[in-house]
Amino acid sequence: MSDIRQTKQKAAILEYLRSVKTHPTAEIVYSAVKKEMPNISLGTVYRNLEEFSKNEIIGKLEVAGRKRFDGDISVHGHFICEKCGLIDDLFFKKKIKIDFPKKYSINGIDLTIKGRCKKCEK
Amino acid sequence: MSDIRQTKQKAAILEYLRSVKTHPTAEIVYSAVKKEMPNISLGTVYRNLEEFSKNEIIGKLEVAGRKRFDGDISVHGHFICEKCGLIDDLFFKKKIKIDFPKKYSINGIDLTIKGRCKKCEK
DNA sequence: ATTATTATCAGTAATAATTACTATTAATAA
DNA sequence: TTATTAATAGTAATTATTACTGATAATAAT
Repeated sequence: MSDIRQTKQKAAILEYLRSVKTHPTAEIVYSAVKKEMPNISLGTVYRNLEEFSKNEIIGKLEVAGRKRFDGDISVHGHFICEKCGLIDDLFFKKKIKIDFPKKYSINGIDLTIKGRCKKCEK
Repeated sequence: MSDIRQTKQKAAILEYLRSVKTHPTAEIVYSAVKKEMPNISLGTVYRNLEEFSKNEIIGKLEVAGRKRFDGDISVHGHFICEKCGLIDDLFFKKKIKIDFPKKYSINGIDLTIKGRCKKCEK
């Protein structure tokens, strides 16, 4: 009845994304999965990453005009180095309280901090 | 000595962006400014918006694969409706405290909340 | 003012990222 | 097994953005 099918491609994409702590682009996921599955198509990777993120199985962020994907959907923010592009996860010890307006139904919060990493700070 | 020049194009772009509370794309800014300045070029709009945001004269956000610009650089977050694309400013009454790692030098914080607006909530 | 310098511009071409298309394949149902 | 059709590989098309180039105009120098 569930017209969604399990495929080797989907499994491989998810497995790779969950195996890394980075935030790869579709292109990077493609290159990595291609090693095990040489004729997977880039379109397949794009389609499934988009589908996964729509279903909240993975996270998605947009940095410098590129979409990036995150295998970790636990609540966390990101640090982005504006110079070298480094992306790092930010886990917060204390809960952050936000007094957002009641008129919206919230689905997710995305907290991104921009700056310089140690290496790029001068 | 300052090799940056004041131009009518720059002034018009800034003036438009500061006159609206929306978060227009470069394309939208272009269309608007074009009304007063019919042969301004799209490239000029892109170049200057990018330059302004680099110099922190305006804000920039990335939503659904598009860059959007914000004439308001006061500290605030954004709500984005995942269905209709509405972008709304979020001003917080209480200061938000974040315990981010010391290893980074912070330049800016971007807080985006995703969900459904009243109209799109079913 | 007039002229010189060159940042910026308009217009267009090129690139990069992503999405759409289509015949084929393979996951699930019958 | 066989039938059904979602998903795929491969490729073409689209969209957003950036790069290029000769002309223009903002500022500096005379």
